[in-house]
Amino acid sequence: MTKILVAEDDNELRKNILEILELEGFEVLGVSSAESAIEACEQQTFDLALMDLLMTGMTGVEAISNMRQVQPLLAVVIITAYATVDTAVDAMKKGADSVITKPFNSAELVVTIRRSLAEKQMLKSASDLDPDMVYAALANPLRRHALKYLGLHKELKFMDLCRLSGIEDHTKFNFHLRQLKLAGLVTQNERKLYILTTTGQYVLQHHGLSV
Amino acid sequence: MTKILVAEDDNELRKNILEILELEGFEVLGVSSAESAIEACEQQTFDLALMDLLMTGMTGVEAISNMRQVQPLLAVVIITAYATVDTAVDAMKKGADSVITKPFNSAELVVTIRRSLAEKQMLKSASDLDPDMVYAALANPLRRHALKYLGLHKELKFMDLCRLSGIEDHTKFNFHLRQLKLAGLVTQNERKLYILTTTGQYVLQHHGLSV
DNA sequence: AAAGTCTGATAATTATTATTCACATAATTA
DNA sequence: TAATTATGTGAATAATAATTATCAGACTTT
Repeated sequence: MTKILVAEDDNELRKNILEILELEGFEVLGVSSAESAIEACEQQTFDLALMDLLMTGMTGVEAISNMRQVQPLLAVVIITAYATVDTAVDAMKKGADSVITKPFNSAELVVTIRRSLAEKQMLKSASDLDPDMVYAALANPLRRHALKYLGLHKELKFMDLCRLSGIEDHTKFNFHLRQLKLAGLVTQNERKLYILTTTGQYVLQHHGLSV
Repeated sequence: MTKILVAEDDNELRKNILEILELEGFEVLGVSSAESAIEACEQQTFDLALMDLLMTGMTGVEAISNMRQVQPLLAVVIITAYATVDTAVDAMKKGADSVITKPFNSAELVVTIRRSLAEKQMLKSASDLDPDMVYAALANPLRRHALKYLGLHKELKFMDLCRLSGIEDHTKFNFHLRQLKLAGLVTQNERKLYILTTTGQYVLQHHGLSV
């Protein structure tokens, strides 16, 4: 069951939001400050936090890093009444997954939340994997190279990828490719061509350490 | 010298922007479409790309992933006339580092650019390190644990960190801590307490694979 | 059939990790 | 104060895991 934390200091609005989300079938918890939101995250896990930007005390954006420290995969949606492009950009820079402006109707709210959850899901599926294997797979420059070229060319034949990676011995390369497959970063399509998995694409994008 | 790529299909505006940036001491190249921006990135490296959102053909935001594929560390600033919170949020989700709205004055432009460059610099210093060592260091769950706890507690004594990581044998832990030090993720402060390096903090935040 | 492509299995080599020992210093206790 | 215990660090070695090199077989393509 999807759990949502709602931090909003306007009691009326918070009540409204909680009702809407409950009707949608979410499990919800309402708090009235960023500080108590952080506390709540330390007690239990949530899938998403809906945070008002301006509350007495800490802002919703300021709380993000604290909450993420204990729950790295938490999705965060910021609600704000005084939304400008600048505040939105700032919220995103600080780690928000989306920003929604007041006033909003229930449909907007639900759509935004569902979309953020879906986007986070990709990331979650990435971390379902054994992180040991993923990091071990990435620890080798040959494999990072191969991963990069697969990102560039979408699909590649064994030998083409081997040559691109600058390895003359294809059996040696075969070993590394297998490591990538075992780590769940690479797979083969129906035509036996090598492609990145969703996780592979994610890792390539986000772990942007150069090769 | 800092190199900036400007993609803007309004010739007048592009000329203006190029002048402003040249006066600021940047090396600049102007193009009039997202497609030619991608092409330019394949030819030479830039520190930052200033992209108009709406141009004939591809949008500035659509070009981001293409440009990043060849230049992972490229900073991207999106310029847009019809800026709403939604378009800004969308641009950020797709990888923009900042969004600036038309009309803007030269001071705004320069400030935004310099800030984006500075933020990217952190990331660059992280990738100055030997990626092999960083990934190898992260390949071990004990070390990821230690890294996480250092992130939570800021600074820790050897034995405290050892115990937190759940290792009874401190000489064994010593080995792993040394690996983290060698990888440049951890260091000791003047009081000999263990702390994260800037890179360590960066890695902890961005490589959010769970422990 | 010949040449190239693709894959897996195995031993040899190398790197990583665990264990053990040694030693220095700080903090406690007798 | 001297002895004792906990802390902190380094290094040598043994155990384990990862990588490479080599071989062998199957499958395509020409």
